[in-house]
Amino acid sequence: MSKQDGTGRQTTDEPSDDLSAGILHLDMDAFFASVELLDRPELRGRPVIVGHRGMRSVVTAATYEARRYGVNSAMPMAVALRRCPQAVVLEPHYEQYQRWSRHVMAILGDMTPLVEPLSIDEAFLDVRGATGLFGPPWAIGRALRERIRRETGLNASVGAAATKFVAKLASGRAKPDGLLVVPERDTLAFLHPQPISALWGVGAATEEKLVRLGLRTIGDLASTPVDSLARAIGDAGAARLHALSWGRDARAVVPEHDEKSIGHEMTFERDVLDRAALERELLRLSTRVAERLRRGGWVARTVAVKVRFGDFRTITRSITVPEPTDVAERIAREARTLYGAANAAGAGIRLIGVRAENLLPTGSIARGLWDDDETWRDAETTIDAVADRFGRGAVQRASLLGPATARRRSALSRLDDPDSE
DNA sequence: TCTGGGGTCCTAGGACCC
DNA sequence: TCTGGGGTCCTAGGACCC
Repeated sequence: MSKQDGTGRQTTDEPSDDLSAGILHLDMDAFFASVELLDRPELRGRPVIVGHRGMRSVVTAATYEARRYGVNSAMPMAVALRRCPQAVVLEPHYEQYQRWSRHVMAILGDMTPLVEPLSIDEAFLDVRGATGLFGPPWAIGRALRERIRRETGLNASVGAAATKFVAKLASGRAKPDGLLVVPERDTLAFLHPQPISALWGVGAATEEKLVRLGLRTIGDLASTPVDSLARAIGDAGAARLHALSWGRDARAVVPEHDEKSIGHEMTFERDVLDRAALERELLRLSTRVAERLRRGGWVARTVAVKVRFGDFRTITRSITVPEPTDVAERIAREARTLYGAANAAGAGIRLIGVRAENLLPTGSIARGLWDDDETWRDAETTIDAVADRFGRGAVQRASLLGPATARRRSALSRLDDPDSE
């Protein structure tokens, strides 16, 4: 393994020229806070927290100087300021973060088309096809770090390994402002001493269950039979964690992901009792959701509402509608109905949210089909009409996208076999 | 200490179908 | 006393990640 510090010096042994570590994970250091410091260089070296000043706000990002006082992301602002009263608190500027993020991602895209953004400030790269041009993974990681630093003034840390999971762990270990290569043959030696909480998908709840089984390190988990794990944390989680603990992670680097849902939510400064105010907020949130649906070319079949009461109890209610939609008023209407049923007693509300799920491409045949309330009154009429207009193949494709009601199925099966009548 | 906002994935039960 | 079984869809909740 080799680590390189911010000056480009090697801090341990020689850099590995091993080609086996072809998956890179690049993570910007304290990204939001670092972007803010670009405009406020006089604050460098001081504890800086990014976040709103509201009574119910949390820390969005913190510089390493602030982290030394025990300040972390997602921590309530009140707690953070108690731990570090001298911290400078800055309002977030998301447009700026987006802008710098696009710049960084473009730099990554110059190295290889196989870039998978994970969030605004991190990405995986598959550089196995780029080594002929740019050298071994460590050289690529160094070049990326240097170019990002030069063009943006921001620090990025890079991990390189044979798999996504190990690469991500390596970048975390390299922070801040470092590069760590884990050749494939060193994977288990790197992995097994680390705590189980380092595993992707192990949070507080899962960690407690695993500790109850007497497991503390990834090595402990690796030597535990999958069945025992499954009894504690479920089949899927057990299989995934066990595979990860042996360095097995077959997930490829995939540049494009379809969105699965689009939502917005709002926490009020004080609990809200006024029904009219809540309905206005539902309409505002629905409007933002609908705008993003249209911009992305989606229609949604499911509308979900999230409600958090004054005591923090949180519920969700959802409804799948026959006609997919990207219309704000339509989404808001479902949201109001769901909310009304969920809070009939009119309890005080801390947070309200609207989410669109079950997204379909707007351009699909489904759109014209399910937006038409008139014909949809009769499923068979609709299907016949679509078959007339677009042919039976179109109906088959549409049937994969739509709600699987008994009537539609029977109508479709009749269509499959015209002689059955 | 008192808990944001954007998401993804998994589980589990009931309805329904074959 | 005996209760089939597998697959899919829908809904609700929870864990997790950044």
